[in-house]
Amino acid sequence: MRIGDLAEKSGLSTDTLRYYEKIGLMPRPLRDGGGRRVYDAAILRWIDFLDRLKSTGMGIKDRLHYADLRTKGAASLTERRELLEQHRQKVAGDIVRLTEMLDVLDDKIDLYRRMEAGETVDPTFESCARTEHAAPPSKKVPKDEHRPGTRPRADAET
Amino acid sequence: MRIGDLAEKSGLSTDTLRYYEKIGLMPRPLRDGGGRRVYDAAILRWIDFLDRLKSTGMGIKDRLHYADLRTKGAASLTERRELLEQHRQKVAGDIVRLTEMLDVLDDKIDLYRRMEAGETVDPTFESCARTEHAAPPSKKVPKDEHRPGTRPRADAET
DNA sequence: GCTTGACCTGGAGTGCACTCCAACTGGTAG
DNA sequence: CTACCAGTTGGAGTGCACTCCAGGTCAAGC
Repeated sequence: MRIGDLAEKSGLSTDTLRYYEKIGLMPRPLRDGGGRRVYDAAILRWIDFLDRLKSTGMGIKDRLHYADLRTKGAASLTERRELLEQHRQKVAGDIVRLTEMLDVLDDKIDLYRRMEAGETVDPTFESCARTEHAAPPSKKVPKDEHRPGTRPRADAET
Repeated sequence: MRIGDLAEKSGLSTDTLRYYEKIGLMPRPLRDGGGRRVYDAAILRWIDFLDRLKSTGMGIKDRLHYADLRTKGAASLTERRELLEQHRQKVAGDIVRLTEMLDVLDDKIDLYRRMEAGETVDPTFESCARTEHAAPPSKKVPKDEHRPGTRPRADAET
């Protein structure tokens, strides 16, 4: 398999494949008589895993570190496992954050929908306008200090 | 509240706050006699929401677009809602991807743990070494073509 | 033999999102 | 009065992760 085929199969560009090789994310492939890269299909599994690491927020440095450990073989098993465990924690945390955001968005979308329907939305003061030239609104609402642990409700200000 | 206080309360640096203002993510604040920025505490809610959008993967362009709509007031409600709904879909998709990755990682961590314990792990051929100078291994395993819908098992190659 | 197209290399350029810096000013404490 | 500190500006620099390009080589088809 040459670089063009691999690009097609992996979804990466030839430039990106060469770049990954240059920085050490991918092992240097064999070359044919003309000096062209020849790839084993097995590399696709590696590219796929790298891609998953990337798309779940692992930066290039850690991917490089992992790639480097991989070349060291069985001796690096523990270190690789630890790296993956760290990433696992990060991913788990991200899922929590995203799930919270889903709630925030749903609240806000709902609020907007109600406002679009002309419903009066309160007690949050509706102030989407810039405060720049406006006189500071004399707040009637005594400043909502919400109890700890309570997520602030969606507000129209944002 | 001056920029230093806001930096402390928001967790952003003064440089970042000024940068956000420059690109239009944050409204231009009032100034005191000496030309220094004076912020209303309400801005914290906006910064917090911006931060959430960012940390859930919304790029600066979309955040800018949203910020711009916000300055337009009630007229932009529908557009804002649509933008948030788009982001909601993205976030929901991300959660799915991350959750899948959690499984992949758990499988792999488990595999590594078993390998560390000296367990023979098969049928995946253990080839962490670079193939560069090695003769292509004569594969005994007939190439695992897994059924569609079946997630490939964790492999020792990566 | 010649053209075409895929490939090669090294290096420059891009976009995002800050981050840092120099040179200056304005308010306050000792 | 002076030192200090927080703030001001415009602009340069950084790190990531590619992406593009010029100028060249090589193998295969007509």
